[in-house]
This record gives sequence, C-alpha cells and structure tokens, in this order.
Amino acid sequence: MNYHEAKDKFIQTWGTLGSSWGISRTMAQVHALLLISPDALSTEDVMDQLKISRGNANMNLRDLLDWGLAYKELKSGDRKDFFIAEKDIWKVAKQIIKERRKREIEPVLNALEELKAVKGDKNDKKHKAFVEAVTNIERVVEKADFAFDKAIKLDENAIVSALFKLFK
Amino acid sequence: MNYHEAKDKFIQTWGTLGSSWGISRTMAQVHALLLISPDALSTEDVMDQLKISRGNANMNLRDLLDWGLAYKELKSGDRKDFFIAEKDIWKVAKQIIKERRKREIEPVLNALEELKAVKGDKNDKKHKAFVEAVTNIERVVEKADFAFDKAIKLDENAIVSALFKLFK
DNA sequence: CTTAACTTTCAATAATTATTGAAAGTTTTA
DNA sequence: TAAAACTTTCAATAATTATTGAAAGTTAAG
Repeated sequence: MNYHEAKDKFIQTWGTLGSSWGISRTMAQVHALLLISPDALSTEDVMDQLKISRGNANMNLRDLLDWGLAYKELKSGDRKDFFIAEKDIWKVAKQIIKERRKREIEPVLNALEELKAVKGDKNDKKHKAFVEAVTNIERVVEKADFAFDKAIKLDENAIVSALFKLFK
Repeated sequence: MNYHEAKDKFIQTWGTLGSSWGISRTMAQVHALLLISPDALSTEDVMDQLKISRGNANMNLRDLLDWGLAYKELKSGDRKDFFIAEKDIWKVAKQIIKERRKREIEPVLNALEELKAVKGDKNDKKHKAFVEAVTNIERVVEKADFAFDKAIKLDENAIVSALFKLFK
C-alpha cells in the first residue's frame, strides 16, 4: 500500500469510527486529514483533498474548533486561516467524552428525574414497573456519568492501570 | 405528568439516548417500551403501542434479541412470540459495549495495523507524520478496547469504586 | 395433506441528514 | 472609503437511512 492509498484508507477508517461514536463522518474525516498533515491546512486544502464544498469544509472545521479537536493557526503574511488537529489522541478522546457528556447525558438525567414524578396509582402494576425502570436507569446513567467525569480528569495510563490492578 | 405522558416521554428519551450511543432510535424505543412493561409483549402489542409497521416491529425485536437486550418468552396455549427486555441496565450497558467492541473497534484495529505498513520514503515528512498519527491512535484505541474489555467483566459497583479510589 | 396462525423478507417509499454553492457578510489593506 | 481576500450562511438538493406493507415463508394443529 502506498502513501496515497494508506491516506485515503485512514481517512475512511477514521470517518467510520467517528460516525459510529457520535461525531459526524465528515467532521471525523477532516480531523483525520489534519491529524496526518505535518503542516497546518487551509480551508481550500481541506476542500481539495477531501473533495468537499467550501460550505461543508467551513462548517466541519468550525465544529472541530467547537469540540476542541482542532485549532486555528495564523500564518504571518497570509490572511487565510490555517488549521491543525489536536494530535494527542487521549486528549481527543477525553474532549469527545466531555462534549458528549454535556450535550447528551446531562439532558437525559434531567428528563429521567422529571419522569420519576409521574402521577398516578402507586400500587398499579404498570406504574410500579415504570418508576422502577426509570429509577434503575437513572442509577446506571449517573454512574456512567460519574465514570466519564473521572476518566476525563485522569491521564491515559492511570485509568488503564487502575482497571488492570483489579485483575492482577 | 400522568402515566401516558410519562411513558411517551420516556420512550422518546430512551430512543434519543440510544440513537446517540449507537443503537438505532426505533430499536431503543422498542427496548424502552419493553423495559417499562410489567408483562411480556407480542409483536402486535409493540406495533400498536409504538404505531409502527409489522415489518419494522419484527426487525427491531429481532435486533434486540441479537444484541442480547431482550428475550423471547413463549406463553403456553399461544403461538405468538412474546418479548421481555433485559431489565438489569448495567447488563444492558455491558452488552452494548460488548457488541460495539466486536462490531466497531476490532475492525478498526485491524485496519490501523495494516496502515502502519505503508510503503514509501521513511524520511519524508508526510510519511513520518502519517505513521506517527496511526501509531498514536492505535495505542489509544487499544487501551480503550482493553478498558471496555475489563469493564464488561466487572460489576457495576467495582468499576465505579475503582475509579473513586483514585480520588479519595 | 391443508389450512390457519404467525414470522420474515424486501422492493418501494418516506423521512432524515448531509452537502452544495452562490450570495451575503466580514475583515484587512492601501 | 473602496476593493480585495477571505469566511459564513442557508435554501435547494443530494445522499443516506428507516419504514412500510404486501407477499412469501414457516410452523403447528386438525
């Protein structure tokens, strides 16, 4: 496999992985391209290399900035924006967890809390099953939330070695 | 909020959460419905309550069985299949992690391994950046894979208390 | 066997989500 | 201030993904 084949396959692979873990396919592809680029790229570079439109490139670069997965780099003597990826993948992972915790877990916890207050006959089979299910789920979601919160505060090796110790 | 409102909101919430964590919206909704149902439901019950077609109900129930998130229950004197959800949410979470590890992480690790073997000038800036990026990613993905592998073997409290100890 | 009860499949269609590209907006330079 | 260089927006459109429902398939009972 030569450089170009490998590059395309990498962008494709990273895009697929990203989209299955909650970041959009194109955003992950742009990130992949930036990851393997030794130098910062402009919007046009991204457009050319991924064959996407200006609007699309702009949108996804902006989203990457929002997620903290890429940074702007201004080159003196050039008015264009250039972009570089966060290349510490552990930091990338933590950043994604952090964003998704905020965007997805928090609203769910709020919704679940509300749901427990359902009015009705507390001895009804359905009512009991409902409150029980919601309470159980809330407990697990809270624990997952807690785990993610801790994970983003630990470094790469600490979390792995902590888990490992449990099996020594 | 009365029972029906709460039920609908719960199904909606669980569907949204599911779809953002990699299981299809409708599959998560069917699972939600089964979760709060005190008794096993038939395909028709699911069709009626979620207002979805027979084909769709069948497909999603089958997928839930595949993922190990629901079970068939046969009632004597009835030829229909009835379904109940796995109600231990920690088990549900572990099951989802297990399936996604198999379906998504393993293929990515294989692809990354292949990519490291890219042919070309090892001193070229691009080539070096590429191999470095792929190697870094592989390292983190392997660690995440390891962590998930351990997580699905631990019980609910062990993993949380292990993380907690690191902060005491 | 044959019929009835039920489940599965799949091509057509609908719904959703992503992408384009031209126009509007912004910033910088001279 | 004007014009050039660049970025952002957004309505139209394309691509993708999910859903339907009728037909085919399967299983069990009579």
